[in-house]
Order: sequence, then structure tokens, then C-alpha cells
Amino acid sequence: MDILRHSTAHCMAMAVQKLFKGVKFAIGPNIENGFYYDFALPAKASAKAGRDRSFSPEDLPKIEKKMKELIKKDLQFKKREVSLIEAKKIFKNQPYKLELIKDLQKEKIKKVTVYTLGDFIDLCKGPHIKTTKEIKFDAFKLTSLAGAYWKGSEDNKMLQRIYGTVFKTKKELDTYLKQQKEAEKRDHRTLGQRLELFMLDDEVGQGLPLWLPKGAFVRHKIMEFALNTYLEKGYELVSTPHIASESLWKHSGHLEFYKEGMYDSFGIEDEQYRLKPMNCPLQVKMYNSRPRSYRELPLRWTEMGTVYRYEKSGTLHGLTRVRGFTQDDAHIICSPDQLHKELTEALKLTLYILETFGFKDFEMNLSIRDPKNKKKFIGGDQGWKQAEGALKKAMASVGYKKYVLDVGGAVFYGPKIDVKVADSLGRQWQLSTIQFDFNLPGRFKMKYTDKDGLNKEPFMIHRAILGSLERFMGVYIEHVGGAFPVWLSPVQAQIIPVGQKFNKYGEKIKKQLQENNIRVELNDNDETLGKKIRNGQIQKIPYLLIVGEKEEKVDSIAVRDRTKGDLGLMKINKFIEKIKKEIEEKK
RNA sequence: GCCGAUGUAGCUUAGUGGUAAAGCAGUGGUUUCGUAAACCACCGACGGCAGUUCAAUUCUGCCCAUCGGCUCCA
Repeated sequence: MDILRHSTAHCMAMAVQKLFKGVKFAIGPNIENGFYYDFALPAKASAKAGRDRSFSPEDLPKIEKKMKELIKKDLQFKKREVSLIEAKKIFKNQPYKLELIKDLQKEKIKKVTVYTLGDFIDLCKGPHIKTTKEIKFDAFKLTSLAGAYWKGSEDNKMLQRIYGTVFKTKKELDTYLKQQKEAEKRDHRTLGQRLELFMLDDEVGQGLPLWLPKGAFVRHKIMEFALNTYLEKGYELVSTPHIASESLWKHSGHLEFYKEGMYDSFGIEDEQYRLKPMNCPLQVKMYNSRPRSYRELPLRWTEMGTVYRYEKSGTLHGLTRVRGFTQDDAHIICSPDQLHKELTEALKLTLYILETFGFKDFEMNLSIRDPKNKKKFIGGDQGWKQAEGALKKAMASVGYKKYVLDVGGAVFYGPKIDVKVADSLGRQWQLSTIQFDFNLPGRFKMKYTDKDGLNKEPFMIHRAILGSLERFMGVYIEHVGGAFPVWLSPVQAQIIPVGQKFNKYGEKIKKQLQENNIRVELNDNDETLGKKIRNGQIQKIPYLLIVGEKEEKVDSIAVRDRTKGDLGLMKINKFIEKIKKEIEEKK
């Protein structure tokens, strides 16, 4: 499949070559579900100087048509090995290819392979399919256009990228496209609007979600569950303000290493202040408020801390990428001999929480600093090495010997483990993070008095399990498709009388359920039964309780499950028992 | 921030260089209903600012926002 995708990228590049004179080729790899190719499209003589031309959406069908012509010609992919000198000659008009060749030269590679497809020649490692006939002309599709930086760096030129997808058969392509459409329906932004969970407002500002009653309720329940679990696991609750003086952020190193993530300072009387991008320094202040004994360690402090970080406007996305968000943050301060246990316990707790929400596939990521760019990170070689080792050991002890290594992905103050989960669109999201910090203890001269009476510097671990409530909600809404489990549903059951005559009986049921702490509402609107049911289904209410003459006679309700449909008559007590059990089990 | 696209009522969409159309939602009324949309009426919109034009929602420019990517990240 990967070979087919990559070869289709070549075929597309060839079509582009035929249609757009003077196009320059960058790279065209296969990716999950498809492929892309990056091009530079020099402007026509008449256009503004120095500005590239872009593809327009109307170009895609034209390119597709040309590709179909090429496929019909049954062109062969021919491999050839050439020297670097020869390669440079072949690609003398292709600046990006030349740059790639130069990179290969630096790696002391002597020979490269090129693939020809008709009159299109590309620097490529291969392998490829034999002929274009292997691409079914109705099993590929060019999906979108995008800008993309050359070599993925913001400092480089922006190229034009065309994304496409290809499958072995039309049927598979159709299935894929259908899946994409289904996934779109689960998009948390759409569901958030339809279920009235949250909203965004231009005048409030970008990336600043407003939580509507139903969404705020679910968010609260999630927070409550997390917090209660932490308290049970020996954490203590603390709380800190949203702003702190400029001086604190200087002291902590954030203004030196994290300035681009912070908003500008503002004055209060004669002092300058900043919105907090992280909670840590404020917690450190509390730790330092009096001498600490080894007997107090490990100290685990948690808070639902709302932080504000500058994110470029183009990166904002619904709830999953915002500018103000609340972390289920915690800081663990411990002695060196407690480190391994604390890291392991934090990881165990992370898996427990995520599993409770029904996430199953996790990917562990170990982010370490970039050894070529040590200036961006605080701390010495030995500290980093030790901390990385400790994190690896902790992952291994919860059964994750395999992890993805992200070189350069560390935070400025230490290495970290990130746990990623996938949403319904298959996008991976970083939720949980466990970070080692050897910046703050030193900078703030954190101490504890050990058994031997000596003052020692403790270790500090940061961790957030849900990560941010906002992102978690975004991912979770998609995960459950807006149908929250009963324990989280803002409305757990709605009573629907078949006609106004039975509103009174509905009221009676409502009281009974409320006495059992079930979140219930009575739909006594003057609407038809069919309509009320439809609305209840759309609102994804777990249970609709239909009541009429039949039910009233035998003191029952007709239960409709949002997924299973009509469950038939049920005694009220039996329903209460059933729903309470589900709430208890967090199903 | 960068590249591209988009912006019509609360939502989903139609349409036009000369009075902007519909469904759902909302409001009022009729109806009193048995498992996914009863009926009638009413209310309600061209993202903002300039420019071109007798006339701009429509064309042009700028701005704002959204969407798809890049980059970045909880």
C-alpha cells in the first residue's frame, strides 16, 4: 500500500509537470491514508515579483484527469543508480532536488537512485510499482491543497502541497471517504454547537471557549472525578491566582525560556504583571513558605490551574488548541530515593484515569532535549541523563518498554513523558504529561531537612493527566460521539408524557427520580410524541422515559435506551436501580 | 504567524449589480398525539471598513473570523 501511495505521488507529480510549466519539485512521500507532493510554482511573468503562484481548487480535477491519462498509458517506473555528479546534472533545474543531493553528499553517500516515469524523473529511494496500470483510475483522489514549509521549517520558503489518497480498489476508496464523512459528524466543534456544550465568540477572542451549561456540567463532572481520585491517592488540593508579577517569571526562568508562549505584561499600580502560562512557580512559593522536613515528602499538590499561553492564530482548533485552558496540574516534590516510585505511581494513575474514560490505545513518548541546541534547555548533561533514565525506568515498570523518542521535544526545564491517545478521526492527541524539573528547585532554592539534619534540594515532578480540561473535552466529545456515559450526561433521563393529560404523572416520576439524585427533566412541551423522542435522541439523552395511560395504571415507565431503543415497560424502582448501577460503574 | 479556501437569519442551505428564498429552531394559535419531524401564522440575515458605480449582499482592496494544512503544542 505504501508503495502504491508513493508511486501515485510520482504519477501526480508527472501530471503537474505536464500541466504547469516551470514547476519545481520538492518531496512527495506516502503518508497515513495517502500521499502528498510539495511543489514550488513560479509566478507567470505578469505576476508580482518574488511571489509564487498557487494551485487553486479547480486545478485538482484537471490534475486528476491528467493522471488518469497517464495511468492509461501504462507507463513504467524505471530505476537507475547514478553518481552524485550525474544526479546534479539531471536535476540542474530543480533547486530543491539539488539541495537534497547536497544533504546526501554531507552524509557521505556516493550513489543515489532516480526513478523515471515517462519523461518525469525524480530523485527517489523507491521502491515503486511496475507500471501506472497498477493504480486503478477510480481508486485515487486528490483531497486538498495546503501550504507547507520546505523541510518543515518556518524559516524556509513555503511550498504548495497537494494531498491525495489512493487505495487498491474503488470500493476501498469509497469506504475510506465514507469513514471520513462519519468522522466529521463526530467533530467536537459540530457536536459542541448542536448539543450546546460550548461556544466561541469573535468579540470575546480567538481560542477562548465559553462553556454553556451542559458543557460546563460535563467538564465539572470530569474535573470532580479526577480531583477526587487524586485526593484518594494522597494528593492535596491547592489553588493559585491567574496572574503573578513579572519578577516571579524572571525568577522562574520563564521570561528567559518561555517568553514567546507568554502574553505581554500589564501594569498594576507600579508593578508589572503577567498572565501565568504555568502554575509551577506559584506552587513552589507555597513550598518555600516555611522549612520542610523529609517527613513531609513526598509532597503531592494538585490544582485545577487555568493558564494562558500565546498560540499562533493559525494553530487554534476548537477545544483542542486554545489560548486559555485549565490543567489538572500537580507537582510532586520528593527525595531522590522516592523518585522512581513517584514516577511509576504517576504513570499508573494516568493509565487508570484514561482507561476509566474508555481510552485503550496509548502511545508513550519520551521527549528529550536536542543535544545540538542545549542553549534552549536549562541544566547540565548529567542531570538530563539521569532524569531521562528515571523516566525510561518508570515507563518500563508499567509495561511500556516501547516508546517514541522525541529528540528536542523536551520542555526547557527537563525531559518528559507524554501519553498520546487517538480521537475518532485517528488524530493523535497529547493529553497526559509527566515532566521532570531540575530548574525550579535550584532557582528557588527549594530545600528540605533530611534525617541527618542537612538541608538538601528535593526533586520536582510536574504532571497533568487530563492535560487540559479543554483539550480533554474536545477529544472526549469525539471519542463518545457526543453521547456521554450516564455518569457524565448533563441530563440522564427525560420523561416524555404521551400527551398533556399525563404531565401530572410525569411530574410524579420526576420527583421520584430526583429524590434518587438522578438528573432528570420533564418534557411537557406541546409536541407530538414522535417529535419529543426525536429531539431526545438528537440530544443524546441516555434514557427517554415514556409515560401514558398504560404506564400510569401499573406505576411504570416505558424506557427507551438511546442506542438499544425501546426496552418496554419497567417498574420505576427497577429503573432507578439500573441507572444507579450504571452511574456507579461509570459505564 | 505563513499558504490556500470560505463568510447570507440561532442552525443548515438557496440566490442576485436594482424589493434576499427556504427548511429547522424561536414566538403566537390550532391540535392532545404511543417510540426519530402535526398544522397555520408571525419574527428573524448578506462578517467589518473603504473604494468603483446612478445603485454593491453581489465587483475591487484592506481588516476580522472560520475551515484545510505548515509550524508549534496541554
